[in-house]
Amino acid sequence: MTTSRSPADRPLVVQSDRTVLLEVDHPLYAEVRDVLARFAELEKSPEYIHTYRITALSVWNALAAGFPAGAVLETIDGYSKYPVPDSVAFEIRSWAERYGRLRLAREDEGLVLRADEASLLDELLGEEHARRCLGDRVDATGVRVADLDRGRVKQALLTIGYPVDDVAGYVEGASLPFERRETTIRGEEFRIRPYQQAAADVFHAGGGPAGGSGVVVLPCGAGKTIVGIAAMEKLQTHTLILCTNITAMRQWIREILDKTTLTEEQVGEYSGDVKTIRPVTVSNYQILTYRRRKTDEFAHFGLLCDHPWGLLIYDEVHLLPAPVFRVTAEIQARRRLGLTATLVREDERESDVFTLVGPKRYDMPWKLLEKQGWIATARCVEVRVPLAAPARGAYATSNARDRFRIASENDTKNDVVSRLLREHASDRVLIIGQYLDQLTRIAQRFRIPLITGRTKQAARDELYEGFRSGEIPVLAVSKVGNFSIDLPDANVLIQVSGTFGSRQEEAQRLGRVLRPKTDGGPAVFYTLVTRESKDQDFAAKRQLFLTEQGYGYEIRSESGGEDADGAADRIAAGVDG
DNA sequence: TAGCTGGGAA
DNA sequence: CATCATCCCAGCTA
Repeated sequence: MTTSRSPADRPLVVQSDRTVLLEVDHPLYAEVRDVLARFAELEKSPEYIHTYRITALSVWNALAAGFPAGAVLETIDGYSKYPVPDSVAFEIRSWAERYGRLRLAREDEGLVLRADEASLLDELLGEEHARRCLGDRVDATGVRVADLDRGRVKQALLTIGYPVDDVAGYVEGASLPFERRETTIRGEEFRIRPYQQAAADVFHAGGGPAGGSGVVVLPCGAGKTIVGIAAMEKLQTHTLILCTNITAMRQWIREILDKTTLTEEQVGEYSGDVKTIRPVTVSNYQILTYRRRKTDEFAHFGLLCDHPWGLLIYDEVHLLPAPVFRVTAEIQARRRLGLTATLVREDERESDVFTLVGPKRYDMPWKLLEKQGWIATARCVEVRVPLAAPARGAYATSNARDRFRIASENDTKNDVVSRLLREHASDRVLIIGQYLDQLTRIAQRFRIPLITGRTKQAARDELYEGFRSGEIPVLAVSKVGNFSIDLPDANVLIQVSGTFGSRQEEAQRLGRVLRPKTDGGPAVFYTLVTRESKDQDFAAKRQLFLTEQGYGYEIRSESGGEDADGAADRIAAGVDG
């Protein structure tokens, strides 16, 4: 945690506003980056100095994942050039102390929220927002909580700065005995990876009675499904798994049947197509939030409530929609496991994941998995291009909203695509983008197949198969590429545009090339950006999560001019030399 | 009964 | 800061 370097030689500056500056060129950079990621969030990443922010939530998540406040303080102190401002150390300590001052436990009559001091409870009851969901006071330090308010209480108290240690336990679901297979149905040896087992263990135990709820954060391609299966195996109980789409649902079902002794009669799908409820049921978020009219009740709410589930698994928990939070607030007595690659949301609901699904129990730096060979080595390259001349006039006279689109769809990017395709003629290349017009232009110009949301599943399967076999070396995909987990693996990905500043989308897309390569070669992720434009501003924001994980973006500048055999392309695309 | 299309939601 | 995904369901056709 500490370093023998003299203070002036250290890489951090801790500022009194709780931001932390890290020197990128410093020899200790990688070491410090990996430890900072445990309790701070990367906010800005210009070339030489990265800015992290320590927040209450980031500290509480660190505590829940077994990284104590003392370690936070030692870390920033040990790597800091200057003494850590007293106010910062004080604030971190006081956040950490608050974690655990409130406990929610089951006492003989029901749920009781207990404060470590009567005065704290007085203070809470003075807050209108909190008092509304609290019941009668039982004594100086305890107040009753209705079972149905268990989630709301935790939300309300978190918003006034007090995370609740929920040790009220869970209802035991109906029992479901099964085992993991040593050899899968497909005949492959199935060995759970050490980090997958560790994640399931820590979710299950969770530092004592608090175990049984929380979030596991692992990169795309690291096998989160297996973590879910391992958690199920530990609990041996009826389980409901919620996914974002049908492909993911089918994948869960396949994996469960393949890797456990559970049979088809025990595993059901609950979707628009089929509605079978079985001891293990795989469903999706949208069916839960469906109602006939806006004023109606949720039509499928009963799926959650009327069955003795002992475990709920939230796949892609960062995408959990608001109504599912509301439902989740009411089922706090069931064990809950959230799975995600990026525990970041661009809205303000990170605290809802923390209170309602649970704190982060386990994560693993992407670079560490890379080092251990579980995911492929990847280079990230940001290619900056000037705006195509014909678009400059429109850009100059447009408002901020239109500028983003003009810069995103910049035709100069297509010339870069042309060069990259030639450079990677022997590779498996995916081109991914946000705008259908732009993708259509690219697909036509280079005569490559394009998959969008309107492409039927049968046609997708056919194209995926062609890509998998190598018959189709280059494939263009729209936002479908963000979600479809059946999209075959590539080793080169070219991103031509993206959602305005979505960190999680960038991470998801890099995930497309992270499956380890048979030749052990590195993958490349290109992101094409219009220089000095809205596009570039948003690109910087998009990259924060991956930068936090240690992916450095090489910056490459291209003029957009074409060489000889690109001339025809240029004419076709109407780009001025 | 299956398969397609379009509206609505978030 | 707006597009394009997703899914569900109803209604139509054959």
